[in-house]
Amino acid sequence: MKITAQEEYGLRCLLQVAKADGSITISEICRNEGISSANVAKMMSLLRKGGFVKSNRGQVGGYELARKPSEIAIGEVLAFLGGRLFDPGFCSSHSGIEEECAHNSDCSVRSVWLRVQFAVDQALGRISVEDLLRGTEQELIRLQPSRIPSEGIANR
Amino acid sequence: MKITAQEEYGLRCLLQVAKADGSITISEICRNEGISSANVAKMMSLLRKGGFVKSNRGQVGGYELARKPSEIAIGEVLAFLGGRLFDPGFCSSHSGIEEECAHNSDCSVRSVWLRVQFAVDQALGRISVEDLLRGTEQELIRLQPSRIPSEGIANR
DNA sequence: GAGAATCTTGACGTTTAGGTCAAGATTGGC
DNA sequence: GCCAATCTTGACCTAAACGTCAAGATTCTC
Repeated sequence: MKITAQEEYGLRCLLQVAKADGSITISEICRNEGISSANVAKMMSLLRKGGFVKSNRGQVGGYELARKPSEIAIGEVLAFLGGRLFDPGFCSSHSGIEEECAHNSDCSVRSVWLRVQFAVDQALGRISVEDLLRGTEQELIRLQPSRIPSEGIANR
Repeated sequence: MKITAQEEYGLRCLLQVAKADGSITISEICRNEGISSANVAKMMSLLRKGGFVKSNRGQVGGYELARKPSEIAIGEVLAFLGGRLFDPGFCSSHSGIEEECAHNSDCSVRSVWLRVQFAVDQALGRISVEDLLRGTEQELIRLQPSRIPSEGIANR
């Protein structure tokens, strides 16, 4: 399980747009994030196709959010940029050399993925772009619903 | 975020070993799981290097668990097969075209990854191979996992 | 209308994950 | 000792993710 580059850089570019006063250009995002402008361009093109930002061409062009920050869920953005962990086609794309997966009817591994997917959905479900705009990292980590401990596993 | 093939197939192979009465060969796992024998061989080699199974060569060879099923944490297996979602080198490997990530001191995106990592750890931390051996998928999904004796759980 | 600043697109090269293959090493049975 | 069954290893091929590039389209300013 890995976080993809598209998720990381895409989310960072989106936050740059959210932070911007008015609109922001590719080269400004490039400077602020230290990502090559070609790569920023690719991310922005994706984010536009996902309906998260609007673009304007021309000399005073740039990008702005397509919706209010409070109405953009981080979970939705990540699902668009990197797909879901356990998506509907997962089992059929892991059938090995057979037509269908050997465990179609009952699968203990699938139960693991379902639990993980549920946990991730819970963790991301209520966070919006607005939430990430306010507050420092430390404040965000303490944000409801889940607590993130500095070390080990917390018991509630 | 995607579940890697190595995680899926590796876990399935490990469960085959756990299910087996005594030891099991590559070709048996291949038949049971519908995975090519070359690929099973690769997975088993990995699992052996990870210390989860022991191998025996020769005419009556095969694989068996290296530890008791109750002492093998699924989270540990998955971390070995696919790495952690947010590992210690994550930020430095996503610094774009700069030496260091532009957000080293305070990063709202990092807070997202920490939350997700914590949620996954919570969901997996206490499930063992033994848990997956008993029970159907439906039962496992509802499972309140049994505790794994103090190993393989807490990572930073 | 010309030129500058910007976004847009598709093609391309590189790196990593995924999977196969063949040759080798080890062990048990005869 | 020889053969068969098994695991082991490194090389190799393919597919997907990642990143770059160049040419084009659009819009503003003058």
